[in-house]
Amino acid sequence: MKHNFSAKREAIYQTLSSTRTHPTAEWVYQQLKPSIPDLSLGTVYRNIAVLREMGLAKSIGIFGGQERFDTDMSQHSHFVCKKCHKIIDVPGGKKFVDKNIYTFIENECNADVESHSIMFYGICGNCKNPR
Amino acid sequence: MKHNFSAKREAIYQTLSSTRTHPTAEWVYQQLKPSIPDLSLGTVYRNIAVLREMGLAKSIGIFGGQERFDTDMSQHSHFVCKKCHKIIDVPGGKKFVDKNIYTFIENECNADVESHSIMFYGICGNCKNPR
DNA sequence: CTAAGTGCAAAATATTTGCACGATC
DNA sequence: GATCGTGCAAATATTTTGCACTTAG
Repeated sequence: MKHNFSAKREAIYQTLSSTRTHPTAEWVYQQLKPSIPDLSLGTVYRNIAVLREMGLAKSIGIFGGQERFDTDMSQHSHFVCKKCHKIIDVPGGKKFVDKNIYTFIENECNADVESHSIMFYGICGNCKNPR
Repeated sequence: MKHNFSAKREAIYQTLSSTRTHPTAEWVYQQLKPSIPDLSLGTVYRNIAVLREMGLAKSIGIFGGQERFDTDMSQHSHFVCKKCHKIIDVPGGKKFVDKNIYTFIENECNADVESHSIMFYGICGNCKNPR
């Protein structure tokens, strides 16, 4: 798709959306550094912030001290491994939470509810059976 | 309840569980500092870590750069204000996610699923109507 | 005596930001 | 030439940790 982004923003978006591992800013930087030697980590952070403002990326949360991002903006949930912090997509999620609950919370808390996320926690296959 | 904790650990646990604001370590420290002048922030962090290991507290996540804790270990969800990062308890949550989904994810991902959390995001009443 | 708890300050870490420069339109 | 994008490095901010000392048992 066409974005009319700067070359670096385009590369950052492409790298971010090229994987389902929900990368960190550092990971994106490491991926691109070889092919874009004058890339700086600050630029990666700044562009991810821009992508989020544009609705092209979102933060999944901070795990193991590093923020994880996702460009898959469709409705889905995540499983996070407590040991290695691997994040796996979980299909669905929409069916789990009825939007009526938004109204319930809005009435209870006098707040505007805009979104929700469901996180599952546990131990991933690799960490269960280390080799 | 009786814990046989050190005086400081006891105070930290009491302070943490005295509120439903899901405090930060810094907040707990500020609360206790006047009455326990020789308390140090490191001790607060270390004791919250111990409480978590003991299953008496848990982390809700990092919002606005600071980790938020909760001693209410019962099944419930949270609403987080995107602006001020106020966190409000949302009753229920159990009914939203069928435990069968754990099995589904375990089969799909070859992982052990131990828990889940549901977060709601939006703007709280105060931030909606600033005065 | 031993182990647990702690103050203090330094360290570690991730992220943000100020500034100057270069590119784009 | 005004705005946007960027490298670089310094600054921020939170959390962790090493060390020495104290306390409880």
